[in-house]
Amino acid sequence: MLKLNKLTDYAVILLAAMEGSSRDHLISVSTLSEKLHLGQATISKVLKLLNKAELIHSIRGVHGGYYLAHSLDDISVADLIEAMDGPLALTACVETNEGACCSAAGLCAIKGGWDVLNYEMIALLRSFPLTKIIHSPNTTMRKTGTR
Amino acid sequence: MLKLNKLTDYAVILLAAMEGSSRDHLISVSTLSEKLHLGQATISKVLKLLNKAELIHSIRGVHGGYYLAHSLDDISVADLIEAMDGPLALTACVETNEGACCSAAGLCAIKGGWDVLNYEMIALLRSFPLTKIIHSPNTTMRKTGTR
DNA sequence: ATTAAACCGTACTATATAAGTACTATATAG
DNA sequence: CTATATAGTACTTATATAGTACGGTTTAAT
Repeated sequence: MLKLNKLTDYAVILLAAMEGSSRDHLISVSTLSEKLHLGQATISKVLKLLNKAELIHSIRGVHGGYYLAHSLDDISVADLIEAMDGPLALTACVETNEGACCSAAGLCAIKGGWDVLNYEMIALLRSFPLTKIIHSPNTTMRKTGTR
Repeated sequence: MLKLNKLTDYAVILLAAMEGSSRDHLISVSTLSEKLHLGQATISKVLKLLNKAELIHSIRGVHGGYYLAHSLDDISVADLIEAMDGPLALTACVETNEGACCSAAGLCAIKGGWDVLNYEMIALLRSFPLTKIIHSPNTTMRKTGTR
């Protein structure tokens, strides 16, 4: 619980691997698959979602591929999770916003309370750019040779 | 994703219903079941977990029951989630702390980055007492007759 | 001692979600 | 026209959750 799903995890890795891409420097699924040793089908699935959310763009056809739509500094963890999983909501109540959400008689008045926490969580995730995850101090992407 | 599981949701409702209980004023599963219209087996499951985490205490025997071990003001959302779901960890990497956690070659260096976000999330959840959810301004527990 | 009420622990089943895969369609360069 | 790439959908499998059931233990009252 409160765990990110695996695809979201992959998404970060893929976006990191796409750093430096542009309309003139496309990256294809097969290239990413070779680089990262992940299945092409899985990568496709993730990129399609990222594309739909417009975090990346695609160009079809024989020399097609994907490229980043924004700098990784301009993409927040919230953006990413929403792209992969839909709206952020801690409880079903918060999500549906319906009156009679849980069967516990009358007590669903608690709903309002989750909203506050949910809001603060989202704020935190929105303030967290992907670069902060990818280029974190103790990470430095094997440039240091730690590998 | 990032969604609380249903049992955690129930736990909040149950703890709220247990407010005012003490060693001298025990509440039994059957009482809670009548009050909240939830199955006894389900309630039992939740209370057993809360008991194991020492958020509530139990007294066995014929006039036994449960009572709150702490004021709801002293229990944080983090405490609750940990009681119901185990340690808080956004990714499997953060959780296991193993080197070779994800199969993506070398890139698991990203792990370190999640740690930072994970830490801030936990801090937020720890700073959030249950009372803030249960007695939130727009909640007031049907005392207003909104029902 | 017996009985009944209550918690304890575990295990099982059904369902829902997630992960991974496969297949068909569409677009484009050469 | 063909090869290569993304797009979309659908299917299968695996895992996690939710709910339930059952046998055991503790304690108060008779």
